[in-house]
Amino acid sequence: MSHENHDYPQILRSHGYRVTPQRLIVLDAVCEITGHATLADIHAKVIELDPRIDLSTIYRALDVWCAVGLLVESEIGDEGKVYKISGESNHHHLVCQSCGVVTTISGTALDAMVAEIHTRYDFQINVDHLTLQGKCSRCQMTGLT
Amino acid sequence: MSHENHDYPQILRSHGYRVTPQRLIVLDAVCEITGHATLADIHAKVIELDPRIDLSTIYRALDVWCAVGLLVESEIGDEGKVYKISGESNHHHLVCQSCGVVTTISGTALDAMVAEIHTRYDFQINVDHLTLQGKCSRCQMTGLT
DNA sequence: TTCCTTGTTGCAAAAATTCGCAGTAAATCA
DNA sequence: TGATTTACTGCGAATTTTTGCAACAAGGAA
Repeated sequence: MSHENHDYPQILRSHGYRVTPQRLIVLDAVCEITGHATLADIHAKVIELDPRIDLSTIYRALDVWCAVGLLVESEIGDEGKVYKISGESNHHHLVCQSCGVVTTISGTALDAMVAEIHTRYDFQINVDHLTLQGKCSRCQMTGLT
Repeated sequence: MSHENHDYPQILRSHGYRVTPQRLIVLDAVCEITGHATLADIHAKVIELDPRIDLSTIYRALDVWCAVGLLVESEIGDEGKVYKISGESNHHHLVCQSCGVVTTISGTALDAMVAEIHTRYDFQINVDHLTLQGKCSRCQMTGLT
């Protein structure tokens, strides 16, 4: 995992946040969960590492890590919001609004779009783990709206 | 508004849903609100039209309208989820993750991307009212992560 | 119409998420 | 180091969102 490559305390400080054991534990918890971590996953893992950490603290810590860009939050279909390490296993999801099927596409599939938005609007899209809604090939044929 | 152009009861039925006054009132409420409608907006308007409609019914009705594709839900920065009529005032949002500023871009700006995904994955993205996270030009220069 | 079947509603209760605040502990400076 | 400042935590409570269920009503058949 990319957990080893950064100076997490420094990242927090550079954004004006303080470095606290609770925040580091929450980050550790997400790192130890492979794939997408739900809040329940994270909570369970955090409790394991330190049972005194409150649920509200977990919510706040996740917000902080998302704010500094180290975690990304996304909403894939069913199980609510999920979190993962930013930049890890770069990919996106196509979620069918009719049948709910989730297709994973490569992280570079949207590079051209990102480049164009950057050229036209001077805006750097964070494409890390984007979720796009739409219709899969099968549901397009059924003709439902 | 595009409210007049469709046979809403038929849309519901074709998806296996029943047509109920509550659902129509919720749709009316969203239509009467210009721009993005928050849940509070919608609730207030629905209560005005029929005070006996329960909040949970509003949540469920919004889900139904999103499921049939008549409403779209999105999360722009601050005020939680917002709803709007699908296809109306086609545009997207670029939300800066550092400073929160929201830039609105034209609905056709992403056409090339949509076309490519369709070609490569046979997936028809619903680009109606997409929200992309990233960094605005000013925050790119500050160099914060 | 009237009678069924079964999806929907309103209500109340549960679950999830956010908020306020006093105590605690990072970070800075002497 | 030790003192000071102020952000952060844990806790309780408020708020928001979801869920279970009995009564109700929409849609189809007779």
